[in-house]
Order: sequence, then C-alpha cells, then structure tokens
Amino acid sequence: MAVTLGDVARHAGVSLATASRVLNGSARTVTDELSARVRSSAQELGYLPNAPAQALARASTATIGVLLHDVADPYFGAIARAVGDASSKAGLLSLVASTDADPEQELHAVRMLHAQRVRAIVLAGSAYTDPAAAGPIDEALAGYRAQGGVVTAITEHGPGYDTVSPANRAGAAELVRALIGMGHRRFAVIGGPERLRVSQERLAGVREALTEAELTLPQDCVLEADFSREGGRRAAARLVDGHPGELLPTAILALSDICAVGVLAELRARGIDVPGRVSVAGFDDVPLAADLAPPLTSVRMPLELMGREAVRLALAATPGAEPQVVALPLEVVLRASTAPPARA
Amino acid sequence: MAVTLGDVARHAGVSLATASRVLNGSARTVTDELSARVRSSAQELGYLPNAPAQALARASTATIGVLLHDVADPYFGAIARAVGDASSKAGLLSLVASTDADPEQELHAVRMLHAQRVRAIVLAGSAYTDPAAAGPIDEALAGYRAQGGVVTAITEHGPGYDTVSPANRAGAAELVRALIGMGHRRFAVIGGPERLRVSQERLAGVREALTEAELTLPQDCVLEADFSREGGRRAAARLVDGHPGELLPTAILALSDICAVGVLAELRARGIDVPGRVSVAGFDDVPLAADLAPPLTSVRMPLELMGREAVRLALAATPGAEPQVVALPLEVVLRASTAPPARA
DNA sequence: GATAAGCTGGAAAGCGCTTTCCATCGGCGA
DNA sequence: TCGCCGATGGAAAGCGCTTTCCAGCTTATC
Repeated sequence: MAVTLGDVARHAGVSLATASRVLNGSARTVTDELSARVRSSAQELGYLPNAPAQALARASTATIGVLLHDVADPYFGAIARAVGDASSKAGLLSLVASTDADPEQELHAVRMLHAQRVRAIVLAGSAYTDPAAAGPIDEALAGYRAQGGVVTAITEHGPGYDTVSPANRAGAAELVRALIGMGHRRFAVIGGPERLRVSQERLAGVREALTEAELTLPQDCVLEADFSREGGRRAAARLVDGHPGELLPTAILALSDICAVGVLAELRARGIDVPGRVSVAGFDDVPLAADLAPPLTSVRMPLELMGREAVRLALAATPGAEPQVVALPLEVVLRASTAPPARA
Repeated sequence: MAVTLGDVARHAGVSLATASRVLNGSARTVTDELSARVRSSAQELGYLPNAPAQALARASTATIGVLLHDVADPYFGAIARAVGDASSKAGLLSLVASTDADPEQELHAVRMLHAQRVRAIVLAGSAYTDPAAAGPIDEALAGYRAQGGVVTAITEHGPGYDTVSPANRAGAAELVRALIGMGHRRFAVIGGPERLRVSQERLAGVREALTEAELTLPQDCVLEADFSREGGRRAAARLVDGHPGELLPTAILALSDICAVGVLAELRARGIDVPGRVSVAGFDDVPLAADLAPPLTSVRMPLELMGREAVRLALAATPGAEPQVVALPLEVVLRASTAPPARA
C-alpha cells in the first residue's frame, strides 16, 4: 500500500542500499547521476520514509518526550511550546504527556515513552518529595537511561540529571523582600502540594527572607493548594474564613500564578480589595499575568528559555559525562496587585 | 543492551512466538503455566516492548498526532489536553506539533506525522482559505489517508473529513444579537487572519446578525489581526486612532479571546473605560476569560468536549464510511466587559 | 479402537529500513 | 605495463517484533 524504499530503488533502477544512502544523510557518497535518479523517483512516487522502520534499523528515533502536569496550564503550555520548537528545529517530533502531578500516571508515561524509544525525556513537571512516589519513577528513568536514553529535568529532580534550574528559592526570597520593603509584615502563603519539590523550594525561599527580617510565618498562614485556579480559590476562602477582619495578613503569596488567579477571584467575590486591603502575588509570571484583574505581581520564570535549554542539554548529552546544571536567575515583576499595606 | 522479547522467551524457556502471545493481547491463548512463566520473566528482566519494532511488525503505531497553531495558546492548550487525555485512555501517546498557523510548517508537520505512521491526525488548527496554502496540505493528508491514516478535523477543513464542528457562525451571530439587544448599534470587529477559515465563519456570523437588524458594518471597522495578544493590541490601536472621540463604535468584537486580551490592554493603556465607553467581547471562552480585567464576555467553545470527540471520531473511523460531522452548539457568556452603551 | 477435530507451541517468514561486507572499476605510481 | 588503492554499487544480514503455518497432542465421535 505505502511506497517503500524498495519501490523507489526499483523505479530508479538502483539497489536498496543506494536508495537509502541517497535519501538519508549517510556517510557514503553516491554519484550525482544515481543520486538524482533516486531523488526524482522518490519525488514521483511520493515516498515518505517509514519512521518506525528507520527507528528499528538505526536503534534511534526522531522523537523526544515531554512530561508535564498539564499542557492546558499556561506555565506548562509555554514550556511545551518551547520544547516543541527546539525539537522541531532539530528535526524531532515531541510527544507530550500530561500527568496531573500524579506519580502513577507519571510512571506510566515514562514507561510509554521508554517503549517508544524516544531520544530524550524532558521532565518538565516538578519532582515528588515522597520517596515512595519518586522511587519507582527514578527507577524507570534509570532503566531508560541504561538503554541509552537521555533525561533532562526542568527544576530539580535530583542529582544525576542534566538540569535546567530556575532559582525558585532565591526568587521567592526576593519577592518577599520586595514586599517587606513596601511595608508588609504579616504574610500568608498559599503553596503548592507539599509532595512537589518545587513547592518546598519556594516556601523555603519565603521563610528565608522572613527570617532575615525577623518576621514569623504563623502555621495557620501557610495553606496548601493544588496548582490550580480552584485550589487557589479554596485556599483563599479558608484563609479569609480563618482570619476575619483585622486578622487577615496584608500580603498573600500564591506560589504559582494559576493559584493566584483563584485567590484573586475569591477575594473579588468577597469584596476584599486588592491591593487596597490585601496585596497578592503569584509566581511564574505566566503570559496572562499582566492582564488579570488586577495585574499580578509575580516572579518571572523564563519559560521559553527553560524549554530551549532543556532540549539543548538533551541533545548535547554524552553518555558518561558529568550532569550539567544550567542555573537561571528569576526576576521579580511588580504590578498592581501589590501595594504598601494600608495601615503600614 | 535493551531486554528484548527474545531474552524473555529464553529466560522463560519458551519460543519467541509464545512470549509475544502472552505479552500482547493476541487472539491465541497460551496455557496458564507458560503464561505465568513468561510474565514473571518479563517482570524480572524489566522487559519493555520496543514500540517501533511493534509498529513495524503490526503496521500500526500507538500514537496520534495533533496539529495546532500554538500549544501555548490557552485555546489550543485546552484542546491538546483533551486530545491527550482521550488518547491516553485508548493507550495511545500524542504527538503535538505547533505550526504557528503557517501553511509551510503545517505541511511539514503532516509529512512528519505521516512518516511516523501515527494512527490518526487531529487537525485542531483552522483550515486555510487560500487554495495555494490548503492544496498541498490536503494532498499530503490525502496521501496519508490513502495509506490507512485517519484524519479528523476540529472546525471545518472541507468535506471528506470527519469533523467536530462548533457553530462558529451561529455563535458569532448570537453574540451580536445579544449586544444589539443591549442597545449597541455601532460595532467594530477585530477578526483573525483572513486566510483562516474560522475567521471568515465568525465574521459571517457577525454580518448575518447585523444584517438582520438592518445595521451596517463600515469597512474601516473590520480589522484583521493575528490570533495573538499583540495582534489584538495593535488592531485596537489602529481602530482607536482611526476613530477618535465620538467616532469610536460602542462595541468591539475580538473574534478570539487571546486577541481580546490585547484589545483590553490597549484600551486600558489609553484610559478608555470598558465597558463604560466601549464594550468588548471575545470568542472561545478560554479558561482565564472570567479572570481578566474586566471579566470578558465571550462565546463558549466546549474545548474539552471538542478534543474528546475528535479522538472518538478518529478511533471509530472505518475506511470506507461516510464522513461524520459532530455539530456543537456554542453558548454566549455575558460578563462585565459588555454593558449597554452609555448614550443608548 | 481408529479417525477427525480442536488446541497449543514453535519455526520461520516477513515488516521497511540501515549498514556491513564484498565485488568491481578506474586511476595512479613505479 | 602491472599492481594497489580509493571510490562506488549491491547483496545480504540483521533491528525486535508479529503472525502464518505446521506439527504434535488431547479429546470427542462413531
């Protein structure tokens, strides 16, 4: 049914070997005449290589896998886009798997990508802190690497992986320092799920800056939420309910923009003015952060660069080499959702 | 290096055929004893099938391709997510390619996906109106289908394709009727690129409703913009510059939410009140539409459903059958970005 | 008790490609 | 002029898997 290399070779009156050499950058040269004949036969017959067959013969595919929590989340969407573009420039196609930050799904996805023999796997979602969750995944990845696969991580996944490492902790600290500089003294943090490493890093940064300023973070002012709009909304509701009136902190840090969106929505619904009554900040500086109501103060992650670098590391990886780490500074972006506290 | 089926077979003391039959749902049965032995050997050795080899032998892969303009765009992100989930439920992995609404890139992507022998291609981006652009792509898709590939389209790509067809035209008309009902008489439209079919459909819907109400749409009130924030911003700037003061229409329809975001940003920058001075509406009802400043009136596309249906059609497709069309009604969602005109 | 029918396991032939290895040929130096 | 080397084309051996086909059994049937 499909046109095969054999068909092309026959049509051009050459051997399979010659046709193969012409149509794929082989080390061997073929005379111009035969070369032209093969090429025109391929064109005429509408030949398209069978990638699975090539993969089998070459023991290497032209695909790259991307593991993330949710492509529909703007944070991951931007990364997926960057990874896709960089891959495409290298002639690769990208396989995207959304795992919903669920270790089981992630494990399954790693297996599928391994089965596909993707050239590299980019881990774009955060690692899990729980060894019971991270263990099997690390094992699966180790198996993949043992068979020549390359793994690069965006955000820390443990030593041993080439890593694109945005300064989550420092960025969070910087953000808090900026707010302290505005006069804020009482903070609340709506963090991501505790089982995600990135949540812990960002929270650590917050604590670091608060400690520096000799401020404390009461336990009931640290809430956990999914990295989702709804999670942010619910956490905000809990926070406000638990701290009526004057008790509400003057600054709420949502440790991801998508969460911050939910926080803003909940505060708006309750008629709590932002930033008049309370300042709100997010994290990631997702594309639409500046267009929210009000425009959201955040910490900019260079998402495009992160994706690109991850692919660069993946394609440059050499088997025995030391794991590379690309550290990326983050930048605080102040917008209208934060302001000095009213009764500073 | 990798563990192969042969290794498993040897370890279990059975033939390759038996091992294959056990580890993949073959029609043939194998006795429980051998079956168990094979399974435990596979487990012990950490066997993972080689998907490219399976693909070659079976002449069918476990992958599905998704063609869209930009995964980072929330509209496409949501579709990619839905397609990915539905695929994953069917045991397939999804290959996502962003084409930037560029016919050349799209053509290239179709070829790549065909080469990969993906089971199906979901066309999530709009078709092109220009035959010079659409022609080669249709040809490439025809070639793919001739070799057993399945193509399903989200939004019209011409007859012959299984299609998930949201009522773009009717939705746009409905939106305009709602605004007319509020008292608006003078409209401006910031449409998508003319070469995209979806732009034309939506614009046609707008015109239809205006004609019904015996209203006209002056030529200089129809602007073309990329489906992007920046495109929307620039178009809004042009519109406002060309219609100073009282001349500015009372309602601006951006035919995609992402454009509307740019429009809102530009109006805010110029101090033009929304919806006080001018109402703004978008299209798509992207997840964050309700969180913008102000919350955006839009036309809801059931993105999740669209993606799911596209996969369902793709997997249910039978070679000779009549193309299926799933029509999807759209719903106008009124929010704070629209209001009756000031001097109604 | 012999034969047909039904199961099950294995051998082997591909799937479409790459790549080694060999054969051939022309050109060059001595 | 002869022999060698480098360049080039082709034959063929896989890559890891599926699946047909066949052989050997067991069980049912008369």
